[in-house]
Amino acid sequence: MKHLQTLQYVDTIARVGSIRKAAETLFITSTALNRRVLALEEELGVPIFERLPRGVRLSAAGEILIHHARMQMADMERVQSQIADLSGVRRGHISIVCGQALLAYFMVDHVARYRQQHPGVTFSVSVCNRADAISALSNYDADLAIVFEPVRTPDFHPIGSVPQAIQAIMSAEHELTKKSELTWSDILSAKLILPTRANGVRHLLEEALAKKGGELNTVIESDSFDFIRNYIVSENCISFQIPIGLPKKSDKSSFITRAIGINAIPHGHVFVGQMNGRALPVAASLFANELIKSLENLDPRSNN
Amino acid sequence: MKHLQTLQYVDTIARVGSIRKAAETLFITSTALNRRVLALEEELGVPIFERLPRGVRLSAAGEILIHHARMQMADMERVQSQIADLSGVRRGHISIVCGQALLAYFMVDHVARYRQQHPGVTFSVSVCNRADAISALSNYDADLAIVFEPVRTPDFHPIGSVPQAIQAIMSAEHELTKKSELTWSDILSAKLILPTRANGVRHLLEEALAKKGGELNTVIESDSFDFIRNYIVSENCISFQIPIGLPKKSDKSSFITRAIGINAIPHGHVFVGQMNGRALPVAASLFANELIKSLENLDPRSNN
DNA sequence: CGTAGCGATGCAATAAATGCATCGCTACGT
DNA sequence: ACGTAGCGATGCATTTATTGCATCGCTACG
Repeated sequence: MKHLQTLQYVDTIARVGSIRKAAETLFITSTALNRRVLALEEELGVPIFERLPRGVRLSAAGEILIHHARMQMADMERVQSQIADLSGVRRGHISIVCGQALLAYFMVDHVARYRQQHPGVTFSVSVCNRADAISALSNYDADLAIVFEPVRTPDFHPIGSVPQAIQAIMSAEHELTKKSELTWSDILSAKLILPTRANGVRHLLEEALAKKGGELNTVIESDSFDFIRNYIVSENCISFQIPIGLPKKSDKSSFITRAIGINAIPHGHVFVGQMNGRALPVAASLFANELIKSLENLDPRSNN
Repeated sequence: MKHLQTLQYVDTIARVGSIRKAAETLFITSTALNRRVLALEEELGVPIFERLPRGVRLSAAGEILIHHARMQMADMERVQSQIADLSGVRRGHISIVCGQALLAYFMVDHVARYRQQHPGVTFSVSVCNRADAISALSNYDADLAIVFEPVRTPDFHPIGSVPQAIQAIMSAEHELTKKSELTWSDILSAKLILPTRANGVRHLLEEALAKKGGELNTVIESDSFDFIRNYIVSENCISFQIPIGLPKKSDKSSFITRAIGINAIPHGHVFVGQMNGRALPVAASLFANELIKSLENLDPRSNN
């Protein structure tokens, strides 16, 4: 949209921190971009950016403006999507951030299903931790966030959730496979490979630790579930994952899952959420509804 | 603001219903304005206006757009006011709609007092009935509405209120001045001059009538309280008003007020409200706070 | 102490918006 | 029934705004 171009420019400058660099990514000359900034500052009567030797940084006024600008741009997208919806076509773009566990199977399924019904809708799906997911919503970088045990902030507005019990995963040779359900002392006694602290599963585990005491025998920490999954067949240790993040029964070849007693580690929840107070574009809103409906029908014990 | 000019233009066209007429009020040629519309429609891919033989009317897409446009413009005003507030100066414009009763003394006082503290803030104060007040909020024509017994809609967000007992007013010669408090049968027996049905006082009176029965002896109906106030000295009839709408004790020369039994007519409430979900400019927000503080300190019986 | 990277600015080139005159259309009044 | 007034659309010339180039002054970095 033409009339938002300047705001778009300002947004880019704020993100990259320099007018010249921003000009490159926007495919215009730095002169033109600089002049836009100066004109806007003239209009507002105050500088939007502080000039630093190596670039620019938002001033206090700029912070206020940029928040408005991002809101305006997101709202215009919503307007365009609503207008497009009037003419029957469902078009638009949905930007999603979600935790690693949710991305691999759950999001793949749902995005594919939605795209089958609405080929005009494009997606961007990014993986990130719980804290970054919320800030992506606040910056209007993402329309929806799907996370396990989200950070509680006023900016995050949950619109659907499903409880998820943490499960232990291990190789078929591990001695704990003999038990059908693991206790807290089983966990304490085992060698563990855990996701990093930004992860929701890890968070729940740390909470249980604080409450129940003991010491975790954490031999490896990794932010890649792929690494974890492949590693447990190489060394005799166990890790944890939520059911929604595990492949379906049929292809579960390389490792074994075991339930964990509800007394050992409490259930967590997967949340679908958006930024508080924001009106989503038509496509994103519909997609969110379908996600939630799917979550509601999801029995946590059905895909163990 | 430059980048909102086209939206401002579209808003004006939508209001006056014709590109040429709008062009006159905007002091530009119809050509330029027409071209803006065409360019915007080109961008959106759909017509914003339906072309009629005598002008234009918003299309369905236009309705969506205009709502967005008004929101954007109001929000930009808020941003500007917040930015101005950063440099210490309190500037801006506050647009208020309120009922006739509230305008004459209450609003005069408060606007004057606020302007004394903040000379940089300008006001527009319009009188209108309760229903129009709410729609003015919805259209972003007004920042605040102060009304007696407002219409209940989701768009109206009350942010403060004070109970107000309806009082009877009459000339000093009226026989009901002998009583210190009027009953329902006193009211039924008297000749009445009433405000029109759009008025909140009248609304409360009609409610009481529906509940208690009887027949009002309405000899004159007028939407002007000036007319009513002057008329009651000419013919021997009574009317009604809320305390907040009456002059202070000292200058109350031409007519007499009498309380009405709480059993006869229940108390109503004066509300200060804004549009639901909208962020007000700094000045408007502060003014609203002062209004509310003043309402809270207002004892309904103190200025009888 | 030179150099590289930054934002600001004068001046010319380019692109965009505007204004005028005019077209075709429809409803309204006579 | 028909002229007319009012409307939006459009081609063309003009004015205005935007952009690009070259260059300045500045500061941190090596």
